[in-house]
Amino acid sequence: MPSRRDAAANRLLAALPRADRSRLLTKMERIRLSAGEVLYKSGDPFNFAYFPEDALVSVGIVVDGRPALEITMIGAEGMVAASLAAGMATAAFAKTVSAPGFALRIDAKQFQAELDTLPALRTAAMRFLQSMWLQTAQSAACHRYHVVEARLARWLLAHRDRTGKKEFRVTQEFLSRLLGVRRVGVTNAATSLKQNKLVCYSRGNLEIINGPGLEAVACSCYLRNPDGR
Amino acid sequence: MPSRRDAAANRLLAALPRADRSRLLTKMERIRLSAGEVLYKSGDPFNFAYFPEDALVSVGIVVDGRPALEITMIGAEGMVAASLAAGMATAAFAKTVSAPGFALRIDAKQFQAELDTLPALRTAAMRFLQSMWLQTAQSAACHRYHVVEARLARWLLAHRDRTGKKEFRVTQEFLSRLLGVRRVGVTNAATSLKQNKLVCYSRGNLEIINGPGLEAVACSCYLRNPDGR
DNA sequence: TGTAGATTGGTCGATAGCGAACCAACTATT
DNA sequence: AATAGTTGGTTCGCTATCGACCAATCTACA
Repeated sequence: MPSRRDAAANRLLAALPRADRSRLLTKMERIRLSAGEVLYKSGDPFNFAYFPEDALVSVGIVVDGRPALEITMIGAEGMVAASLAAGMATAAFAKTVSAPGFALRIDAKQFQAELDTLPALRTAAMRFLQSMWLQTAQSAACHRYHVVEARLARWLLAHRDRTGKKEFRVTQEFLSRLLGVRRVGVTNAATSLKQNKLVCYSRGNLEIINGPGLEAVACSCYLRNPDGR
Repeated sequence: MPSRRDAAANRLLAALPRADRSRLLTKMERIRLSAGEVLYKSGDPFNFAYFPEDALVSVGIVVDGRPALEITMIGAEGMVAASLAAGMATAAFAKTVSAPGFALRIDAKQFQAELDTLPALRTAAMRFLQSMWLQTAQSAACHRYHVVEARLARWLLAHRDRTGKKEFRVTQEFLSRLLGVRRVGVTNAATSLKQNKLVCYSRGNLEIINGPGLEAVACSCYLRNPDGR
């Protein structure tokens, strides 16, 4: 059972009326999400809704059998399986853990029942759904217009903002899949960032050493991205 | 006042319980939307919700001052300003009429009031919001992976499916903005389609003369696109 | 009828990214 | 200490698209 102190680690839950939150928490359990863990593949039925605390989940779309292209992230500001509020029974996208950490989860059926009883929860879920749409649209434009280096910088900053850590583990291979480019493309972009002393990078250990500098390299999408900051 | 016969031209409205639909129709007016008309710019407050009958609306995102990049379309299967159901007061995206025709519209404040009274309407709006998210994600992947010719073919087919007409007016300039490429890029793609006898194209008048052939050229996104067919 | 504007068509070099390799360096395990 | 697997770096030629031009053609209206 989650302790009272941690009840607000997830900001979507924290914004609910206290009574609603308490009620929900009694039906939730805290679990650890490990990096790379797949919560849902496209088409999977929703069995749980997840509310990340310090974990970060990547939402990706699979096209033409390619690896999942990231369209948005879900951190402590949101929830996984918000589409339940729009009547979806199955996951449309792949949900993969990109930063390990804790999350609260609740059975999907119970969550649906609560949606009917708690208007504030329904509103919050719908707002977050809308927010993911906005971010996905931004991603669409980003994929269309911006070069790999700028997109990589944006991703690193977004990841930092949502996890609160400027140091994390990611391989170039992993990044290349999220960004939808070759691994070599990430290598080149990362090398450039490294040479400009914006990041420190070695064998999966990455550290942002010049945040403002990285922001200057990142595309405008970073600043427009509404959540996680 | 819309006649009874036309009450079901918009499929989102048609799927509502008869009583709800009748109630809504008394508060709506039918208007003609002309090609190129801008219903909303990004940031505009929602003053009306629109339910296209045979008109088609393009939803686009503006980034870096470029022309709006299309992220999804709204035809008779949906509505403009569905985000009102998620508590948004202003338009996040640009909404431009891409095929002229009729639509029903209702004052935004009245619509919001009805959302509270009619659960079926709220559900329908939320489902459609979800649907636009899916389509936007598909667009993101499409913009990332697919070449101009395939994307153009996809757009033409989607336009045909939603308007029910295989002949329409669009300039290359207009298409280039929606697709986020140079006009010359559209010229080349269109010339290729023309040479392969898939379309007939001359100074803004376009006709699809080989639908199946066009589908073969279009990217997989066409078949995955859930609405409008 | 003529002219201005809209629309389409084509050229140029430059660049970002692709796909397929291959090798080097590091890490973990036994 | 040997070895296998992971990760990062480099190279090759090739293609799609870019950006900035200018030219040709059609159309609508003065």
